[in-house]
Amino acid sequence: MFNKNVKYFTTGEFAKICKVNKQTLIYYDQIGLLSPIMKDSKDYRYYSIAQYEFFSVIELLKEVGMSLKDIQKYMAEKSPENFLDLMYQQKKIVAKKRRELEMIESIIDVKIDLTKEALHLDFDSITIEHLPEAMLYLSKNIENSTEEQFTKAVSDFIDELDRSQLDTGYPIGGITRREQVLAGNYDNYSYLYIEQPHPREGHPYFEAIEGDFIVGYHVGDSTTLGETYERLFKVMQVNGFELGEYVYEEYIYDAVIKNREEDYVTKIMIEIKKGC
Amino acid sequence: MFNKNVKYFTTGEFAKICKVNKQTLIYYDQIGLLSPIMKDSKDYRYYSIAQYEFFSVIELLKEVGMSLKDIQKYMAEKSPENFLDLMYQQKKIVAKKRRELEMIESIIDVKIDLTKEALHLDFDSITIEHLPEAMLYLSKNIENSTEEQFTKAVSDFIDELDRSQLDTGYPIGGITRREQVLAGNYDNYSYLYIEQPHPREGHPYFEAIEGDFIVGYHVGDSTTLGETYERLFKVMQVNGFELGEYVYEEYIYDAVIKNREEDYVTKIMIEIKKGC
DNA sequence: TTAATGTATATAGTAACTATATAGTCAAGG
DNA sequence: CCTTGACTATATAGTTACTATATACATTAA
Repeated sequence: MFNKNVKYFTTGEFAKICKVNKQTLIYYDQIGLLSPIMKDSKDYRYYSIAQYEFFSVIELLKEVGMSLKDIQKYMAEKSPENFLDLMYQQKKIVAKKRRELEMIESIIDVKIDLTKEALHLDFDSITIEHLPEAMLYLSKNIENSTEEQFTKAVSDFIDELDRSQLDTGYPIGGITRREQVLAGNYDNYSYLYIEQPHPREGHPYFEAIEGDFIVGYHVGDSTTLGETYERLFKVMQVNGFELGEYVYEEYIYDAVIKNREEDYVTKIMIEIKKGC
Repeated sequence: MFNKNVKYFTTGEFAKICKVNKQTLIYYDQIGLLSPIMKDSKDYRYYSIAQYEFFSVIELLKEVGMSLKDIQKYMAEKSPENFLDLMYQQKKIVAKKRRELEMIESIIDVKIDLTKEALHLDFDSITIEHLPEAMLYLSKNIENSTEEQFTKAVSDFIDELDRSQLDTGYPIGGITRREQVLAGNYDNYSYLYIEQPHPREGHPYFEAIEGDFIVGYHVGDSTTLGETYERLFKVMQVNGFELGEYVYEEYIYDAVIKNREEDYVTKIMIEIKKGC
């Protein structure tokens, strides 16, 4: 279109159409990405409306994440075939980005739900609850692991969350085995876990939990966790419950939400069975 | 979780977990965004696994497009309420970004279709076709407009495409009125247009076209357009057709796909009616 | 004719890394 | 005990894609 040949846009006008800073167009001219169709004797730049189509493709490729250099590389080797190839590539990349954004959207939804829930919690309460079935993605067993093994296991666990898109926005928790809890080793976890509301086929390590729990909250940093455990044990005794197989711990408020470690809140869920 | 207090990660280890450059963590420390939980006497940095949760929120906010400065601002005023507010804001932003990506995906699809189609075209052919109904979004009338008016109209047209998300990936075309064509003023367009495969309610300027057309292609820059028009007129004469109300012109190959102006291809669609 | 607005170039600054140079630290092998 | 290789640190410069600023010249409107 647009052989309204004489009708050119000055840099300012064209910048307005393109919705960019005038300097950006000058920059694009300098690097040779998009030069005006002509310059007059005073070096004033004049752009044709046909160049807008060009500009908008640059914008498109930029939004997909291509660098100006790469865009320039394509522009040097223009052909219908190359353009088609480029579009097929970009289609894949955009689809991936869109899926990533969808993931982020659902993570945000989870964070909103968790935070709203937390705001209504009474951290002094100790309750006995039947927790419904929940799917957990577990790390490798890390009980009694060395510092090195622990580091490796954590690293692998988080790698796998990334690789298989298992980061749901739920907090990463720790599972301690009955024996370690009884021995007061509250920090000798057997597994790390993250809740999977929609577990996917073909992934190992999923484990459903469901059962009766005594649920309490520990306010403060981890050095004083023991005190809260003692309180919980007392309630268990009074009610005639015995310690079940595992204890689950997860942060309700951590460094993301609170500045001071004293304000961190840990949720403790102790599996119980009726004493005989 | 993670009061495996003694188990710290070195900068390198933590960088691996976070999947970033070691220097990035040092940078974050320098700007005070994310500092290691401790430094030893040799200034070696040590990160706790709890800091990963913190890091992953930074990543999330970054991916949504927040600047490190803004993230830092939030981190200075942490609270459940502020976090909730932040998440509600980000939710909106992410949804908008996702919709933008969806737009880009459909634009790419259109570009792929158009390019594939173009590859199969014979640019020497002149055909008589019945074009099915198509919705066009039109610019203001620009016939006989001054340079200034033309500039303004184009600018407004493109603004509206942006604002109302009417950029479908189809080329911007020009419509010339019968009288101007007869007078040889092929570049005195009456309207600009862009095809809207899925026109939306509540937008003015939509106009459906449908009818019989003589379709040909002009290879070369716009200065020689006249020659192609002559060829088309000859075919019309031979077949006893008369010029209809409007002629539609759009680029098949332009600066986006071809380097040299001689290789540009313009599709010309001349509305016809049976001569009486 | 003067002021406001536009154009140009040149240069420096910005964000968020990233790379490089130099130096100190640490653990394993000979 | 010494060396080697892999790590750590800081400091500084480079990168990308702008963005802002300073200065000078041009055009237009009152």
